[in-house]
Amino acid sequence: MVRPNAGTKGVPRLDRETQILDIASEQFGTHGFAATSVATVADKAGISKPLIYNYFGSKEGLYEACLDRGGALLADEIERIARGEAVGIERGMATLAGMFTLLEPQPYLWRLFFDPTAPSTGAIADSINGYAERIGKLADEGVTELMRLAGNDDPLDISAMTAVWLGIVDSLMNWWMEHPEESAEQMMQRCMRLLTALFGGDSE
Amino acid sequence: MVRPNAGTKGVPRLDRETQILDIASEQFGTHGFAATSVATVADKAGISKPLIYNYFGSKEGLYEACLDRGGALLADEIERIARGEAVGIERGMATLAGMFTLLEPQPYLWRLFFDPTAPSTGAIADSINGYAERIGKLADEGVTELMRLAGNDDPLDISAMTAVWLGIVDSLMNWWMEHPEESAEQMMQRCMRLLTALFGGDSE
DNA sequence: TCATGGTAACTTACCCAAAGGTCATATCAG
DNA sequence: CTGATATGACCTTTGGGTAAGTTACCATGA
Repeated sequence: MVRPNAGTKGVPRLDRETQILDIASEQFGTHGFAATSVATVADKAGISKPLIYNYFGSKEGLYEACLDRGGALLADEIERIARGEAVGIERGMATLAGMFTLLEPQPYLWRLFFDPTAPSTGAIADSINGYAERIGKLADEGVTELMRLAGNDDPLDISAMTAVWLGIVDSLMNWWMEHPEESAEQMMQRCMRLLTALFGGDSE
Repeated sequence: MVRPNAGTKGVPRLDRETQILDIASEQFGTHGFAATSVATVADKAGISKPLIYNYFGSKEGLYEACLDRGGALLADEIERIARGEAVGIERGMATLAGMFTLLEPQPYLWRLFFDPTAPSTGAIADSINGYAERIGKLADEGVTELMRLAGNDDPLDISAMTAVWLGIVDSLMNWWMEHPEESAEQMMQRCMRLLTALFGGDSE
């Protein structure tokens, strides 16, 4: 039997894995875990499905690999900003600026960690929770500080405010994905204008 | 052949449809369109799958029926508030209060219209867009007014701010779903406190 | 009063396509 | 010849959708 291309491409495993992860991250991030099929990822990479299973074991394994690569990136950046000296709203804006810069080439990465169609139990959930908690914890920290400055330390208030903050970031990322022509710099200036509109011009 | 229960329940169609819609709305709203199976809905209703197909035609038909019932409710309420005299932040808070009251028994209804796993083309998308636009248009209107008061009329700024506003409502609804013990009244007071924390205490 | 027949409510058992996952095998460099 | 890269063909499960039949009830007419 003739199999014209089997084994002939000779792409080193690491290169291939990187390529697959790039494509898979984009698919998962744009369409969600449930709506992404392994066959589609294979197609876009120009390879066959079994190769992906050979390298990543399962669809969940593939997703996990995407999470590990993207999560480290995100969490490291947010942690770096958290170590800065900004507090309150300023810290929020600094975090946003960092996110925009980091995610300029791939805003969909953010959605990997807030995908409602991802499995909510098992190894994947653990991995997601690991990063989401790492991100969420820093958000919580920032929000707690902001609320303390305002004299509010009700745990439920803080919890709700954190959810709102993450929701804001989420909707900005979604909006950005629908306006890909915007640069990170433009997004940041836009956010500053929105803030100004809300606070009436003296947000420093 | 013996079929012990066929046709014996004698529940009138309208009653049965209402019951099915209740269950389906909850499932769709909680788990999303993609992750909800018709068989599960049938199970929870204590009936068989074909009865649902008999009454609603297809999974999409069922979803559409949920949308029609819930959408009218939501859009009417938001429109009612829009006719009020509140503007700017106040209008936002009034809308929130209305949403909380309306959705007290079923916060998941909100998510029906912002479900990323729902089909993005076809009859369903039209129905979704109809209501989402009706809701979104009012949001846009309110935001436009708010921004105008602040001297900003950039269309993209307004578009982004609207997205953020809807994202805020969305995250509050999600938070509420995770804290079902909260009453609408409590949610509203919580939101007022969050607003106060942000604005430093003089937000009417 | 009681057969008759129409209709609404309801079910079992099945079909089929999509998608996750596997197996045996092919190519080729060293 | 071995091991890394790679594939076509297949298996299996899940879930949307359907065909065909069953039960209960009610209206009608003798």
